[in-house]
Amino acid sequence: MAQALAYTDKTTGSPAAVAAVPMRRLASRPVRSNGERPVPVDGTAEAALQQIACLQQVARETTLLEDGDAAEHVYKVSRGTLRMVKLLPDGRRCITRFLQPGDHVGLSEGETYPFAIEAVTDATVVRYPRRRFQALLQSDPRLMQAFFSIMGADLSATQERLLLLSRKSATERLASFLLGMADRTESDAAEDNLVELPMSRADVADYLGLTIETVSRLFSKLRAQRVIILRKAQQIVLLRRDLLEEMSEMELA
Amino acid sequence: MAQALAYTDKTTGSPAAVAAVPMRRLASRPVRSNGERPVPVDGTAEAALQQIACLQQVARETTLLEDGDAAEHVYKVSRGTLRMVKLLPDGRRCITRFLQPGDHVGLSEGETYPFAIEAVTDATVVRYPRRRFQALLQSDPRLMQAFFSIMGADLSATQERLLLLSRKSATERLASFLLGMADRTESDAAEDNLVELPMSRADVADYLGLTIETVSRLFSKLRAQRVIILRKAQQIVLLRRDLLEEMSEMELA
DNA sequence: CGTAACATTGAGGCACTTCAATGCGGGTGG
DNA sequence: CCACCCGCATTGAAGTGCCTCAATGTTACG
Repeated sequence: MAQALAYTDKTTGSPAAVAAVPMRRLASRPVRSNGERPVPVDGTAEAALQQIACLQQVARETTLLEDGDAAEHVYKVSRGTLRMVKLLPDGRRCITRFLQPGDHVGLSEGETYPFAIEAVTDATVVRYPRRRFQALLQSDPRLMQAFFSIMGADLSATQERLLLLSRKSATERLASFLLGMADRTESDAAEDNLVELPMSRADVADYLGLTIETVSRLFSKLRAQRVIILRKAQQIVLLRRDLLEEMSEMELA
Repeated sequence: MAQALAYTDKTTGSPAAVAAVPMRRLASRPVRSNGERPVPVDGTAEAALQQIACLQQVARETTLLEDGDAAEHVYKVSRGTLRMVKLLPDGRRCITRFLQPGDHVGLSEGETYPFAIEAVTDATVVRYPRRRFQALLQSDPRLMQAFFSIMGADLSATQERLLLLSRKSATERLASFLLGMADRTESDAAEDNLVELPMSRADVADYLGLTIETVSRLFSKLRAQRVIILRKAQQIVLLRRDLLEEMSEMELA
């Protein structure tokens, strides 16, 4: 029980897992560095999960896994930001989602991952062997239920993005994005309205289905309208959250 | 076991469920017409599911459930086509997905549905009380696993649509759509290349993030290029599937 | 056969893209 | 410590793909 089953915590306070894989440039395949462990006997599901967990560092702008890789692991982000990327043959890019601490990936896939995962910032992930992970889920309905809910939330969020990409204007998209980032930003400093964007304009553009130039122009426009302050390109102060909400066409329908 | 756990079959051969709700114009809330039933004792999960199932008819262009409704049921489509709809306050519409026989909806939601479900054609759905349904999943890991996989497939399909909506051109979208519909069309007649679209141009447009006029123009363009034949507005013969695949920019990446 | 809903086609406009140049910030080496 | 440089961001000008508005054609149905 404890803190509602370890998978929602944003800080990996006590990483019982070991064998942190050293950071590698362009590291792709996680190394299976921990051998077979005895099945836990203490009984709690969380402990069992930790038994099969393994910490892995992912350096900024390196690849955690590539599109088409065998889906051999489930990951949970514990630090940093990563991006889920899909490509068209000619190079057009779509960032399906950004992954932040507490987020999971690899729960739902079949034989191979249909996307790449790349680190936006230096990041740490908790890695679980997929087979073992699923076996644990099978053995504990509570755990299964918890991840069922996580996947449900992911699905809903993705559907919300369909609406954004299919029907919202560029301005609405950026407003939605900023509000979303603000929500996901824990209020660390007293300054509640400072949003630190870990990603580049290119990433924002590929996340919103726009071009770099359009995103940049929109930031400038919002600044001119006194809706935001661009402290630096990646440090945004939201002056008028109310206006952003109007602009985002939040679904009141 | 039988046929891999009833949830993938496209034809509801033996609807053990009863109490078909009479068709209603603009019927929205499903009526709880069957009282509490005793928990099944025969043991198999499929039978248990059937015990809590209830058939419901949904007339063409009526609403099965509305955005914001309490998420009290899980549904499986057994006949017909439905659409999952999200709206912006000003009326802009997004069709998140089309639901066809075998598809499920309501698995993943929280308290309320964040979308509406409307019937494109006359349809029949199997309805399960959500609480009971989840209890069954909890009690049977095999069943849980099966629906876990279903949700995973839904999620992957939705992510694929993100790519389509964010980065594909109008032509690529329509080509992808036609191929997708062709795949989902069971080869009933010998004519393998006839695709019967159950939905209007407006539905196609809202599914692809385009306007009716653009969709119509694209159909005409494909006809002019001898890629398809428009037997009727909703009966499309695919003459050159190879060209459609080229046009769709199928992810070979 | 008339009508209403849907689909098609055309003309013009605009939001976003593309192409191109300039600005800026952070790191490195002299 | 400063100059240089490289990558990213910004800004401008021109182009275009899709949308909007409008009219006509087609189908289904009474």
